[in-house]
Amino acid sequence: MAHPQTAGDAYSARDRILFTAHDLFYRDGVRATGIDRVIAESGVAKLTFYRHFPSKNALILAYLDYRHRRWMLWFADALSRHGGEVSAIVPAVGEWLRDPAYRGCAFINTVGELGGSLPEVVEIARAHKADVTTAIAAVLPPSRQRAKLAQAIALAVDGAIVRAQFDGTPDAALEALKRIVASLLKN
Amino acid sequence: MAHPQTAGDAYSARDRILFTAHDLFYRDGVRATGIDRVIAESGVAKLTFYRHFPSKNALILAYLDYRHRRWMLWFADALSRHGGEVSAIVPAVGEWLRDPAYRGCAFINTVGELGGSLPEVVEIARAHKADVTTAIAAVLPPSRQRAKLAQAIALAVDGAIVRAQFDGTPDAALEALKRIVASLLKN
DNA sequence: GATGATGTAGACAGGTCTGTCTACGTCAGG
DNA sequence: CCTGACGTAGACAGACCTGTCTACATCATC
Repeated sequence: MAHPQTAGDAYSARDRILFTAHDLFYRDGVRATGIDRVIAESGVAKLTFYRHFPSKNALILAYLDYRHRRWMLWFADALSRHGGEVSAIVPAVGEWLRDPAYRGCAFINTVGELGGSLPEVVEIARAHKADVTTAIAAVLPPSRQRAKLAQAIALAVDGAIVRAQFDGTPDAALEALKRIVASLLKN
Repeated sequence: MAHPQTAGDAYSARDRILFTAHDLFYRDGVRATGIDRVIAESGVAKLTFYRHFPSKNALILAYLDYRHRRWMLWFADALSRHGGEVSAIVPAVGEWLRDPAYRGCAFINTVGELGGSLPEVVEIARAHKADVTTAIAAVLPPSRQRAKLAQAIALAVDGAIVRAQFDGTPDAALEALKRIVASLLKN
């Protein structure tokens, strides 16, 4: 869950803006983070920013798009590292929830912040959750119930995401998630 | 899920402020809603507002406290109206998710908005979720696993809350929730 | 060597936000 | 009748936010 090769140190202005925006938006929220802050921390001029992104809303959408691509890559990798089967789901999620920078799901948080005023956000979030569900389905054993089962597990994962964001530690969330997944697989 | 007796029309200034803040904060988010808006819509003077609430943050905390009390009352009522047993959980939650004013969980949304900058919010949200879990446990059949089971169900309810907020309709969320609850009870 | 794309630095306008302040009204209880 | 609690109306300060603008630098390509 880190930006690509921080050592490379030769990023385009657009990428630096996007990486900085990602970190700030995710950590502090999109509304609490001002454009000026993003500009200052990415070491870019204001005009350069507005040449790449016509408005803050455009940056927010680019942030979510980037977040989605990065998170999906990480998730696929984590699943395969943990065996690529059903049993990989809880450990993979656990890895994320234990990340010190963990602050919940970027899409849940952003929808909560401006779902009402920026409808594209809801659309992107829905697409993200659909892709997560598909990724979960891919590690389930084939059966007629696979799609429904993946939906139920994905929903439980969202529950764990929220609970871990509230509690200081992800332990209770992971235990409950594990219980749900195990129970679903037995039926 | 409505304010107490709207017909009574003789509320204190403090209550009018609180009811208005509740509706605006829940619908539009706490950060997107300005104090001036709350003041204008509750038909109160600015000085009056600041006499009752020393700051916007204080109003936010009062909002969450009020929301918590009202929601718990509603939930207990809904559970008992649906039979007061395990089978009441999904229909009760469904009632809420179908409410036209439904915009997700006030606590999840507010933590997402300012969990970082206002730690009391996280504390209140955690206490709320703990109370919800207790209310769920109260309709479960007694067993050694009751507390753990209630935790798992509460986590799944949070998942359903989030999913219903994303999708236009709560149907998929309720179906998945139902599946999880049924599965947990069989083991 | 001219040109255009891309970059930096930073002033500025116009809006919105929170919180304070002045000035005035109403009314119940002693 | 008077005093203090509580209310209204609205100006104001100071901060912060987005987005535009001027003026200048760098550099690859034709």
